Amino acid sequence: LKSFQIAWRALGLKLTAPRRVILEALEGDRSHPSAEQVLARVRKRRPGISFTTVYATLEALVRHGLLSRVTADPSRARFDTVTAAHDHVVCDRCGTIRDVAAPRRSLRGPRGFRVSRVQVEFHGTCGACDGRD
Amino acid sequence: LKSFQIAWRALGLKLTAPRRVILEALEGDRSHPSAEQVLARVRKRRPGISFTTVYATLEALVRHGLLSRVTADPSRARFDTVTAAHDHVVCDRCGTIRDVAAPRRSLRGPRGFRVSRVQVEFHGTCGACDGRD
DNA sequence: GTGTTTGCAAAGAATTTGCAACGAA
DNA sequence: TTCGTTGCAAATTCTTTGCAAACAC
Repeated sequence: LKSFQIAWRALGLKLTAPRRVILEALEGDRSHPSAEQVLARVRKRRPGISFTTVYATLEALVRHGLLSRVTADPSRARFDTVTAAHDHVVCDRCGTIRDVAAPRRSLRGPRGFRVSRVQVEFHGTCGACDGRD
Repeated sequence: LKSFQIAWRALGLKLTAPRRVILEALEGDRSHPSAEQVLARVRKRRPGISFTTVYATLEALVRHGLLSRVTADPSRARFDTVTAAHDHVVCDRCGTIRDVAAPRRSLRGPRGFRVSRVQVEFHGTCGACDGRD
């Protein structure tokens, strides 16, 4: 969080009260929340915060590389506080996204293409969902 | 296409005129079109076809495993006629999605999770976009 | 002070749904 | 005949935008 705030200032962004709350809500989060989930969490502390602000803040964080946008969920954007390279385990039933370490691997990128990141997703059914139904 | 139609009937689905046109539009397509692009293509042949029908048909194809939904594009669903395992090269500037063979690899799935597919995406900038701007 | 940020309401884009008519099997 | 399919319009859901007031720096 502290490092977030430092990075934040260093990027010339303003550290406002709403943003402070949003940063706190995101800190240490491993659940890959959607914008709506971030909003809900943030409103527990400060009910006045608007959807607009949450969207704008998330977008600013993504734009500056302090947060990443996950596309594994087809129905909404999900956000990931871990920006270092890692893989995702995605339960297509309950939507849970779990991080796993990206093993040392040799995925050769294609020629004539500048690769900025490699995303590996394991899709399937998690243990909890597999038992049910 | 013929095999599509056979699989289609075998699944108890009806082969209607609109669907025939949609199947023809998708056949051999490697461009990972969006629903809207499929609609546009289909309407060149039969202008009367509705958005509803295209959406319903794409969804039915996906549900029965004859087509797959690609999540690499954050703003809309894209569809892939190649259902065999392969990787994607995604240009985040122009949105182009290219298939590449999935090299033999040993990505170990996590324990306690039933993996149905592994999706590898190389995100970055394609040659054409890299020149510009 | 200056330029960002906020928040509301409205707009936009993608997708889904209700429902009556239609048509393949 | 029967039940899946079509198509229209309207509704939903997620996200973005216009704009005036508020605020960090």
